[in-house]
Amino acid sequence: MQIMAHPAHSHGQHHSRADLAAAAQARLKSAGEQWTPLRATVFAALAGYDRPVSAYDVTDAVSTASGRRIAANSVYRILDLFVANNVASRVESANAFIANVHPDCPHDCIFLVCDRCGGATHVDDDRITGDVRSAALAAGFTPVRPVIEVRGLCANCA
Amino acid sequence: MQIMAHPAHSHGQHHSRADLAAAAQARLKSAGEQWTPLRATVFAALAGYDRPVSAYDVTDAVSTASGRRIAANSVYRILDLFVANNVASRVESANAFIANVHPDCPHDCIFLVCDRCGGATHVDDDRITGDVRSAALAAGFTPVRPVIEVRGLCANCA
DNA sequence: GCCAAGGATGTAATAATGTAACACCAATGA
DNA sequence: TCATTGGTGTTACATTATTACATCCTTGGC
Repeated sequence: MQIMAHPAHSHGQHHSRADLAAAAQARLKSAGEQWTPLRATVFAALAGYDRPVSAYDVTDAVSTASGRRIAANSVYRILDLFVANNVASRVESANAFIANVHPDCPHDCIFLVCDRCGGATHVDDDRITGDVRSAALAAGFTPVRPVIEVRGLCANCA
Repeated sequence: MQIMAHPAHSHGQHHSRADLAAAAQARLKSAGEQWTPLRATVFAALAGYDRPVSAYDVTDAVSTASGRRIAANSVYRILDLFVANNVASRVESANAFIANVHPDCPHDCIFLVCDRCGGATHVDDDRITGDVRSAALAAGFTPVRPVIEVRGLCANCA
């Protein structure tokens, strides 16, 4: 159970907001993808939130930051790219996106999403995610992408 | 599409389509909710599919079955009621709904959803769902509603 | 029987989320 | 130079979901 038993996980660094973008950039580049100005702006907008946000929220933030109208469609393309490259995650139960705090190493994430404040807590527990993967593989699924989220009320909102 | 290690679980019956509606009706009634003609029609439409379907698919099916136009919002209301009463489940990663094969006993369900054919396999594994619940409770969340799904390719489509 | 209250549904409009098709432009490499 | 590729712009549209309010029907009290 990795709920911050250790200030620094064994599996990677948690980045400050300042260098999280650098880590994301490195991750994309090493995957052969470009780090364009628009992608940087989208990432900065996404990382500027501490909770999952809709693609349209990101679109508005990017439009403001850019000083011109960016179409939702362009933002979706980039968010999808981010998700595919482990630089962001999609929170399915909220139709929302959130920057990945450790783009460096691939993980099946567990998100605890508060129904009141909209905040999300990111949990890494490889035993649980491994069990879910195993159950799917045992049922003949392959490849598998676990979606593990919990809706409820966080400690602050309960 | 049920993967059943045991022909009959310890936790309840799997109903034939014929009496699944009866079980759903009993479940709603015992919760103090009504079983109206429209609700019966919505349930029949939903149970007529063996995979998660969108609220709009259900709306079309219900409209056809009724011989008149039923509005999406009426269907949403009823689907939400079904989900709240364990008679149907929402598959978050597909924005879709599916009838619950055992409305009799409450369960955190795991859905394996095929990206190709759209089919869903329903898995019950109380150890996994219990672990997910525990992780959320340990993080201070309460109450909790686990959302555990796996996207991938089913054995037929792989 | 009449009426009030609550639940269920109808109706209309609209919001929020997501995708498709195609044009344009810039960098790259033969 | 020119063709190709990847990225973005633009427009339009499709899909999913909600809100506000009207109507109707049942139920229970009088």
